[in-house]
Amino acid sequence: MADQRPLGVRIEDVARAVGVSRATATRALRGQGRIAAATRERVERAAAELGYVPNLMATELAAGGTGVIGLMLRDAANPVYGALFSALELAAARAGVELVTVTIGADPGGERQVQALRRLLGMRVAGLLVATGGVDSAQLEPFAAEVPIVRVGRPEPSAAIAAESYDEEWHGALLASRVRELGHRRVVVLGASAETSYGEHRRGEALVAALGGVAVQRLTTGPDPGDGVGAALTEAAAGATAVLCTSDVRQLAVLRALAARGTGAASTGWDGLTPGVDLLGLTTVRVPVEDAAEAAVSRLAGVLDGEAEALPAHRAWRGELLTGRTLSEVER
Amino acid sequence: MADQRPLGVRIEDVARAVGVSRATATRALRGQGRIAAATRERVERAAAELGYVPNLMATELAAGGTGVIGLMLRDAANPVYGALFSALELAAARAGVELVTVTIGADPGGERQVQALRRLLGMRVAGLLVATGGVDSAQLEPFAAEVPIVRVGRPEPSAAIAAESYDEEWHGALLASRVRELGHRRVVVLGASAETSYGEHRRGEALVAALGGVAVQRLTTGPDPGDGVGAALTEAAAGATAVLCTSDVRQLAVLRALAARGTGAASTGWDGLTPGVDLLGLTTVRVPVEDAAEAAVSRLAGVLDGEAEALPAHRAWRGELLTGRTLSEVER
DNA sequence: CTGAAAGCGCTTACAG
DNA sequence: CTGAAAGCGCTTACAG
Repeated sequence: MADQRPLGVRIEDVARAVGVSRATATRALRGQGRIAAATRERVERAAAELGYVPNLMATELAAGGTGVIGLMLRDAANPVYGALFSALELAAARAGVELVTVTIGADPGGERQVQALRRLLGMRVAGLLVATGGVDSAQLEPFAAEVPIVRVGRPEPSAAIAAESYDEEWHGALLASRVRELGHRRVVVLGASAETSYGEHRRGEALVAALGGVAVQRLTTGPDPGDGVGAALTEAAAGATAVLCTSDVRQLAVLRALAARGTGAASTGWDGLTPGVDLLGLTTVRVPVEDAAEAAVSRLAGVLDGEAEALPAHRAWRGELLTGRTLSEVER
Repeated sequence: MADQRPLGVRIEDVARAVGVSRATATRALRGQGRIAAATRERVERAAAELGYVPNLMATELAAGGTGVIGLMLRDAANPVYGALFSALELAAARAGVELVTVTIGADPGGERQVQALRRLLGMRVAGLLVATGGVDSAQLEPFAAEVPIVRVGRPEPSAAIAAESYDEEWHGALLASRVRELGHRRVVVLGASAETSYGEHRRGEALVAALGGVAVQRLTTGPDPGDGVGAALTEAAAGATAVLCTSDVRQLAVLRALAARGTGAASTGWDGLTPGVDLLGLTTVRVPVEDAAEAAVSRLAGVLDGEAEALPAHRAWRGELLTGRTLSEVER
């Protein structure tokens, strides 16, 4: 039977119930140090009976640190972050480490980002996973010497901070060659400005760089997926045969507008994580979230286990092209 | 300039740098109690210069509790949980409370669930949001007297625990009347068994109950969205005109199988949270995650602010029917 | 307005 | 194998 106020039970109460000291109760419960089997059993039973839940703040303060890894995440409603979150969680479970997550949604001022960072650092996490662009290198760097930090799923400009991201140059080349192969010679690249989303910006750059021989009209817009769709379609009406988007949600917005206007144009996306991507027939790149997540967690786990790290600071993972009907051959 | 090891800086260091006591430094930094403006400024400056990040474990231990709300979440890769997570995060930001999240993915043994629960309780969170069915009432109840607990997005059998969920009876009726209206007289309801997913099970029940006058073949299966799809289509081939699914991902699996076989059959889903739900033309129910999230957070915030609660323990929110081309009129 | 002291709940050498 | 004591870093009455 659990006590009426289980969270009020202290180790002292457990110890007293058994007639031992706090130190002994601690040893029994943590299974560390020499302890008589009989004593351990009695303590364990008492703890269970009293519904003892150790106060983690006290435990970790006394023990001098957490074994937990902190994760800073961005809006999970976005399938990209949802999938990444999930993959990180899975990787952490496999590696046997616990994850504590703090999310920051849309936050223009950046105020909440800093708050989240301080909360995690304040918890003295053993490692930090940063899966948002909202907090930049300069904010992270001062702590890099203290706690291992890995940026995941996004590029990291600073060499002082490790990163497991995606090989967007490769992905851009994948998409570009498909575009060219299908005969497109004039396209519009629809993406975000560097300030809005550095990740999307870089994708746009990669795409443009890989599109040699194709006339490119570049459109950079705000964060809303619908931004710039009108302008893109105007371009399409003026002769561009495809609208290349730097994220799947942007492509969905394009498809939506296309459907509304009853006009046709080819399009591509970037992510490949939307649940019905196959049914929607999206041509896109499936970004390797699982690889990046696994790599990031095991990198951190390695550091925590005290293994020497001989890894390059930044690694980029390669996904694959998904070919769907949204990008079809150009009619001549 | 930040120190080389900012996380090693204690309030004592800050206090010494300024030449005041720890108590004064605390007051200056927390802005509580009477303090000279000049002193406060000097302390604040020193803290910034030293890169002081308060040790939250010590802070909260000394202060006797957190102001943080804990969230237990299930796999965020599922758009349903991703959307709920995001809505909770938004609601928390609005209410000015911080959220700390612990996720449990697929966990057959339930071991990680318990661990996650203990971690959150061990952190002495001020309130607990439970957005997973993985931890049951019996596990929660012992703590309900100690910390306010709200289950969100899922039904809660125990009256001792508050819940903000969805009015699935209403949703079932919405779908059923649409099904009937379009002339379907023989359908299959494809969902999960009670053990696999209590939520989906309940949806199935609600649907069947609302389908009076329609011949229903009920298929309950495992957790994998693809489970039972084959059997459902066999039913369809045998004369059922629609496959009603208790989640959108299940419906996607049905659509996929249908496309693969080149056969046709109507279908419905349940969630309405998949990003391209409109483009996919899904007929489904858009579940009111935002309402439930908002209600759950403000209920907790209310308790934390010490407001008397005159709310019913369980509330259910109503979403709306999304009509798409996946459910069409029956040809005669 | 400020400081000395006690205490939050737990852990960990150090003796025994 | 077990206990007394010191300490983790911070806060909060209590005096002044």
